Amino acid sequence: MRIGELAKRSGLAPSRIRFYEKIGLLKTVKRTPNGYRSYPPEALVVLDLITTAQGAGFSLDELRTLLPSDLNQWEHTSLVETLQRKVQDIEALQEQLADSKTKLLELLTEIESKPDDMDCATNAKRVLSQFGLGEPDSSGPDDQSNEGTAKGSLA
Amino acid sequence: MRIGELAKRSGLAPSRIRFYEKIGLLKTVKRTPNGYRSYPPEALVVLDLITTAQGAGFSLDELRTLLPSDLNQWEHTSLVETLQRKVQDIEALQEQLADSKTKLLELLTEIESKPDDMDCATNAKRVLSQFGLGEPDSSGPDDQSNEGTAKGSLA
DNA sequence: CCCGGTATTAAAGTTAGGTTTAATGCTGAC
DNA sequence: GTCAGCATTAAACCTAACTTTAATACCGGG
Repeated sequence: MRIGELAKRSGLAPSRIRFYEKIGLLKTVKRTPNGYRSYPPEALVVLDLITTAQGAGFSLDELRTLLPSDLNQWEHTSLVETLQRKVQDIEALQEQLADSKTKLLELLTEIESKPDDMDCATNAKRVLSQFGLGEPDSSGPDDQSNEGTAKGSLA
Repeated sequence: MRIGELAKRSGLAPSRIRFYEKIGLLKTVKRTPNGYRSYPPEALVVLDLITTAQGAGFSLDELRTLLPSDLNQWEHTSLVETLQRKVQDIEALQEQLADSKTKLLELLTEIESKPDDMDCATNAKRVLSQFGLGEPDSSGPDDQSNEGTAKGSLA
């Protein structure tokens, strides 16, 4: 199968398939005498696997170290460990999302419960004073650069 | 307050604070005669608000259109609408995360239930055939480039 | 007067995950 | 033999959210 067909069948752009090959994620690529890429039908499964796993939160980097390039060569234990770690990651994100949601909902009720006779400015102060302050946290040692980096980007 | 102190008190790097100003997110900045930035104590609240909101899934772009630069000038209705939309976004992500987690857990039990007398290759095939295939989906019209773009990056 | 610490700026670099472009080549149908 | 359509490559570009770098300025103490 050439790249055009693989692209159509997998739903991915050819550029994306070439890109995956370039970063070492696809190693099952042969060449025809004229230089065209030639894929076995397996490639379709691999691409599906990649996009599905990506949707489940795996980075391409993780996938590269995870996929043994021969689908029949998985290493049982490390694979299982990785999957379990990923489940834990997901659980952490679920907690974080739940927290965010709670905060937003609190904020909403707080805003909407504004007495009709209160002006916006005062209400704003009331709402803000309830919002921003969780843990004071700022009296610890001074690591100001490397603190908030491991965020899940939710937008 | 100068930028160094604001940085220490907010826990953000000075470069980040300058960056926020550059992209129009911080407008409450005056200058001392020598050119140094000078912040009112309010700035601390704004920065806390920004990082918290960011953690809740707001992009800086959204925040820029949301923050009226004078904290006492919020527009009630549009603010409430935005917050509600964001709650919906979070709920969608929660669903997606739950799905991913279910899939991973299914995959794990599937892998671990491998009969001890089955070789890895066969097991791999058994597992894969259960995994990758959800909806066939590929027979529709040909929009192969712009389909899967609205992902929450969970890694 | 000089030094260390803090400040300023513009511009370039970073990471992830690709897409776009430009120049070029092969292939099959007419 | 020529033209459309699919293929190739390297390199440049893209977004988000910052950081790093380089060159320069100011400020207080000894």
